Amino acid sequence: MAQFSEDFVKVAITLDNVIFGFDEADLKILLIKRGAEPFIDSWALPGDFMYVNEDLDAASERVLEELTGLKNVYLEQVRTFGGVNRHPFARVATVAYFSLVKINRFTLTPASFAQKAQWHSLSKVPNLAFDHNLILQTCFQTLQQRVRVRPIGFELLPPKFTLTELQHLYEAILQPENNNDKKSLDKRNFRKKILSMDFIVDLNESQEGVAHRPARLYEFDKSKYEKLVSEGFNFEL
Amino acid sequence: MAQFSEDFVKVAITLDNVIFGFDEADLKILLIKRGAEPFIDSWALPGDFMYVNEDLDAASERVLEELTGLKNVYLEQVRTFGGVNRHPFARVATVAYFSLVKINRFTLTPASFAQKAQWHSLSKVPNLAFDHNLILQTCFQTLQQRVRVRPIGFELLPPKFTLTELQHLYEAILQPENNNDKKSLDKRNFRKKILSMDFIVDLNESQEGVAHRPARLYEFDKSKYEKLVSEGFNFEL
DNA sequence: GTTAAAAGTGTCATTCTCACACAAAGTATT
DNA sequence: AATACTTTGTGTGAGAATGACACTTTTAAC
Repeated sequence: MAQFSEDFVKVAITLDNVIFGFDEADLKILLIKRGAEPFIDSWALPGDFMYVNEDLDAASERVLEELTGLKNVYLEQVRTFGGVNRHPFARVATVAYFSLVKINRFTLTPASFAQKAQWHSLSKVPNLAFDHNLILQTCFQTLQQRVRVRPIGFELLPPKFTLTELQHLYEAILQPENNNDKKSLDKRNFRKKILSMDFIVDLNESQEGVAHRPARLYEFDKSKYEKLVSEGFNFEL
Repeated sequence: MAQFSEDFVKVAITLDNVIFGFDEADLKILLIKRGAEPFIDSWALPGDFMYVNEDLDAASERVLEELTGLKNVYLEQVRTFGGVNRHPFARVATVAYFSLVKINRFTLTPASFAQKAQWHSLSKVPNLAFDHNLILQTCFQTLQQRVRVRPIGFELLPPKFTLTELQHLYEAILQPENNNDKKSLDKRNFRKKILSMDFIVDLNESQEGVAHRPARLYEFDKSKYEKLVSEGFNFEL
């Protein structure tokens, strides 16, 4: 084992952020078009080098804010990719995060990003720079696991949502390859389960401007949820 | 976003390894006594700097092999700790892994480690160097989650084991603070569940040298498990 | 007022979960 | 050889959770 001295290697650390959004039954991620070598003009996950005086998590928040203007967003570290040749110019390890944003709550006008940024449906992601397709796949699998066991789906929806929207969200995350013949979740059973959770509260309001029977609106009550957790409750599906 | 050039920071990357072993109803981890500053003479997680031409995972395997002589051990990356001041001398990010070893299958005679290495009961871990107590806690929580959902407990047991040993293992992992008044797992229900899994096979052999009714021995059949997984089976608890 | 579109609602059979106590098999002791 | 000791091994029943399944209601559009 190396002693602490100068005989170890220093490498660059970047972080890459898989930013998920949900838009009308479609799960999407935010990609940027690279403006520099290597992989210039390729699509890539938004990311950056970590600064000297910056925590890893803070760096990830910074990238997200520069790109979307959003703060206080759900953000979770997934895994570090440290293959020797994953960057063609130098040894660069990258820490992957995923984040969940409310896609309609902001517009992309990032002064700090010259590059194009664009939402891509998860089912139509192009070849990405570096090992970013692998990183994306890993992050998506982590999201699929998390969403069943933590109430984080709400981060992708507007504060007031309908149960149908919520169900479509879960279907998009859990069975992305649903080719209209595979079975999705059962509407009645899904609603039964969701409504049995006291922290999803009926707002006694209805949708407006839809050309059919308007749905009731609900919201996620985080403090009720946390109270239940402290009493031993465990979210599932 | 920084362009690729020399204006980003290079930092040192280490990895730390929480090595779990199971010994007579007691879950343990392997710690080393540091032989160098900082934190000289403190207990710490075994770890090392990553080499230039080495994948991150390979570095973790190397540390494990240098310390225990073991190869092909269960090893899983957990999370990267990148706080600014976690190392007093320089900016060092560390990638945490945990591994599961069969504690009685080897003895600690690591030529390459001058430092003392010693097993410590999880319930009696001292103050550790750096942020290693936090890393340990994070890795243990990850183990608790994984063990319920992947059949990795067997990595901690000898190839042939009794159902009672297996139950004690799960109790040690899932309810470490069991102060002989809290309830543990129900023996009959536990056995029913385990034996309903076809990949845990009865060897038609018995324990020898015990001063009471000898228990039947079982083994974990990995290929049967993988076949079931490919047919859609999902391990749980 | 008729149509179109999505919202909303209950039951039953099956499976899973969880609590619970005693006989059987072996070794050690006399 | 009998007895004590220790740990293994086994079944049932009540209650809860799961999963399949189809029709009526509400609203806007025409």
